[in-house]
Amino acid sequence: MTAMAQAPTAAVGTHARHDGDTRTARKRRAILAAATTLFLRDGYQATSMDQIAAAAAVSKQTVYKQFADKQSLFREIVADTVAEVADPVAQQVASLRDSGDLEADLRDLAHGLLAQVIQPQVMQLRRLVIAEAGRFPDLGRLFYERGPGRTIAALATAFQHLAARGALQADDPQTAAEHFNWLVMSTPVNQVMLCGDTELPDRASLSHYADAGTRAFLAAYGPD
Amino acid sequence: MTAMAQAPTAAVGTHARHDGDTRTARKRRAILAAATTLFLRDGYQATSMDQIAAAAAVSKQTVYKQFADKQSLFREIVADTVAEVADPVAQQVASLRDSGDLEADLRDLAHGLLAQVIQPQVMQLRRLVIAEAGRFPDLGRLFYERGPGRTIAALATAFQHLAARGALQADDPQTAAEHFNWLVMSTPVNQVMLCGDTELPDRASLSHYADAGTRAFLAAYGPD
Amino acid sequence: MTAMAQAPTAAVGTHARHDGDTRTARKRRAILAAATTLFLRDGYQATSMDQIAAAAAVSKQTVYKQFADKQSLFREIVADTVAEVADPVAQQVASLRDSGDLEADLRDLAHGLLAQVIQPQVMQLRRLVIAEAGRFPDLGRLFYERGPGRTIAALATAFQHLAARGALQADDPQTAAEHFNWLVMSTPVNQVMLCGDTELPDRASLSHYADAGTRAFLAAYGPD
Amino acid sequence: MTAMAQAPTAAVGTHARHDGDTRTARKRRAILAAATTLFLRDGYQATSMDQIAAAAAVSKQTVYKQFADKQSLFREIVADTVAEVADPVAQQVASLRDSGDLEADLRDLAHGLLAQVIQPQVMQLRRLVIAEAGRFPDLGRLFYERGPGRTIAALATAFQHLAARGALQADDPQTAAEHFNWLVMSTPVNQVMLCGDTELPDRASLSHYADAGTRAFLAAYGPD
DNA sequence: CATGAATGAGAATTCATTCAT
DNA sequence: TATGAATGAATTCTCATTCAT
Repeated sequence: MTAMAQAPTAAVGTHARHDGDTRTARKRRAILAAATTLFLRDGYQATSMDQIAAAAAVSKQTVYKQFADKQSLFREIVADTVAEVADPVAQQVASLRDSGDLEADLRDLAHGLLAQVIQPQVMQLRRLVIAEAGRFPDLGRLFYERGPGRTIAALATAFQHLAARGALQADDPQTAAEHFNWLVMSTPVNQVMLCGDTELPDRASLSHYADAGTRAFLAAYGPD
Repeated sequence: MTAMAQAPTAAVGTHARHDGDTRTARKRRAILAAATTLFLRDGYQATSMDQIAAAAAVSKQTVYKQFADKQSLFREIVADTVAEVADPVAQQVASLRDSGDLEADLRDLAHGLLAQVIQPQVMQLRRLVIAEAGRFPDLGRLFYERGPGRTIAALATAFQHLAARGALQADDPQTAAEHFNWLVMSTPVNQVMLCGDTELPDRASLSHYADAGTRAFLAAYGPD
Repeated sequence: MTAMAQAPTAAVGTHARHDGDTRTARKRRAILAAATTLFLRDGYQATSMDQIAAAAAVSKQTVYKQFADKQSLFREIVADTVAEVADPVAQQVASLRDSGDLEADLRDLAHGLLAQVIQPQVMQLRRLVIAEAGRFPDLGRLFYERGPGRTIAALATAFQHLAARGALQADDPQTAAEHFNWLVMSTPVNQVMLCGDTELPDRASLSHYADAGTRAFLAAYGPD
Repeated sequence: MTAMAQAPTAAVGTHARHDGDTRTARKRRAILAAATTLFLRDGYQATSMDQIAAAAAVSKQTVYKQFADKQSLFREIVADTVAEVADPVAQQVASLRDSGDLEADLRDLAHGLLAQVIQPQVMQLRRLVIAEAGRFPDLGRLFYERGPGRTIAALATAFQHLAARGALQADDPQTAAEHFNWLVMSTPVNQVMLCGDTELPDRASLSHYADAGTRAFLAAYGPD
């Protein structure tokens, strides 16, 4: 799933471990994949270890050999998925370049961020983490730090540079970053969170939210 | 518990109902109160009918006499609680008056709204609804419509009037309302949702979010 | 089981709780009886809650309503059984009277004690407690204190009186009591403990052990 | 673990067995050692074949190659351990020599016997055998015969010789032997059996039990 | 021959719901 | 009408034993 580099194991003599892809490792990945799907779809409590084993085409024993218990499996899955979905978002922000047309740049960034965050996978993860924040408080924090927290921090850095250059008026880049982020995201994200995946906002709506958010942001924080 | 004293209700000829406050109605309210507390605290799945009956000091059969099943009880509770917490918020917006100092008025409104929304009860309800949005999609929609939806609609109406008077520049009052709402709320609400009730934002933070949100809103939507 | 006095509940009005013998209490006793039999026969681990519920003709729920978990049930059973079997033994020692023929008195006491201790119920309890001394150290101590410990303490008191009267030579009554107790009991008890209930010593053997133990005790601790 | 280095056994033409100490035999011993530790510590039921295999650093299949099933392994271990701990005890008795000071000789013997029997290993074995006497009656008998039974038989023989020489008054050497054995052992052994390994009697107590037991024995069975 | 996976069952415990008293 | 018991299944987790690689 995560583009895992196949390290060319030097001078493999015999019929040994095929490139580190043991049967065991394959089964482990199957379990993780199945559990990820189920946990994201049905939640922690509504997903049983039996279901996971069945979906992974693996015996329950194998699941318990690989993961001490349901909580461990859940933690690993959430941590993995957070990393998987948060990294591209952070990269998106990092890729912000000053092309001369700040509005166009920010609008593109808004579109890109929103498109990534609104993905069903990300929304489901967000829902899952919120639902289990009571039982797994650390996972909530993890999600926040690696997700919105990181995005906002990266935005703040970018805005600080832009402000230094006079392209933005942002005395408080952290607040400006929060405002940009939520101006663009809040409406569609809250709709999905509360109204379920049945009514995903269409492409046009998303475009509108990104545009309107960018426009309001620049009206508030733009130069002069 | 076993031998529950039948309080001799003073001077009543027959054993009839007083002011519609039958024993039945009282028990029903006790059940609703107990279940509300438990559902909000522990979630839907982690709350058992046994716990509810015990907390309401009522037999399980009585619970099932009043509510067809766990889902019905849950629905009623969420609907009731949504109404209970959403009404004051809507009233807060409706109470927006033009005192001449628009910034002060909006800042007060922002403070008031945020104070109400950030209440633990409201946050727990929000978490609960998000967690169960898969199993009870209608409840999510209900929460959205009666909660943020209504707030934003009321804000839109108010902003339209202000715009008509030239106090605001809001061609699209709906979008302006969304932006005001989320500029003020998003950061603290998301923090609480994800980081749990352990790290509730303090009064100063809330004040800051309300102020900064209002300021950014006026910078974007204020007159000329 | 334990001769429970039926307190004549004063002035029972209606068709109420029949002498405190509720259905609930009856079921509880059925569970305790069934569990006692099974635990004593098969041990703690080899007895399942399902078996207990079935043997008590009761649902598993009822078992768990009455006893928090398997350990609680086990503890209660062991404590009850210890009391039930230890009390008569202690009384036996307390009933030692000086009839003028000390040897006959001690021999009678030895017979009586051995007869009680060698009962299958007592032996099974002893085996059970030894087997689970690792998991339930407090139960081992309980058995010792209420069982052999109490017997020996009572013997020590009796021997002290006899020594004061010159009927015995016992500078150290505690040690004398231990010696009397184990001279009589050790051989048959250890045989049963180790060789199982299949080969219970017959009446003649028991008589021999009691006689020989008494004789040796008097040879060591008798007057002149 | 996975890639276990095959130690190049120095200068061996073929890959044959050295001195009957095959890899197989070594593994077998590792299994026995690990299982002995675990069975003695945790009991039969609480010890799993997985644990045994892991502790022996061997695959489960290897365990099942060497031992038909869990019961066979248990039997072999108990039999081995009985032999191991019983032999020195029997030798101790056999080493009883008449030095002229019978009391000193018997006291030394009592000390030695008690010291061996009270060893944690022996006590744990005894507990294990008692706990499983229901499931493995033959092991109980084995323990009795090779343990206390043999000790007592050896004592009886010795006492018979002493009696023939007038050093003891023992018409019934078997009974005298039982009495000596249990006068010395019973109190500490029962304490350990019931009160667990937490409260092992200290050296002084053991010394006291050996001395007092010997004294009482000689008072009963000594000459004239 | 040895490793990991599979099997198939059984443990303790809990649950929502329904009878019977 | 309200109480405790019953039902019947589900959940997490473990076990002894056996294939397949």
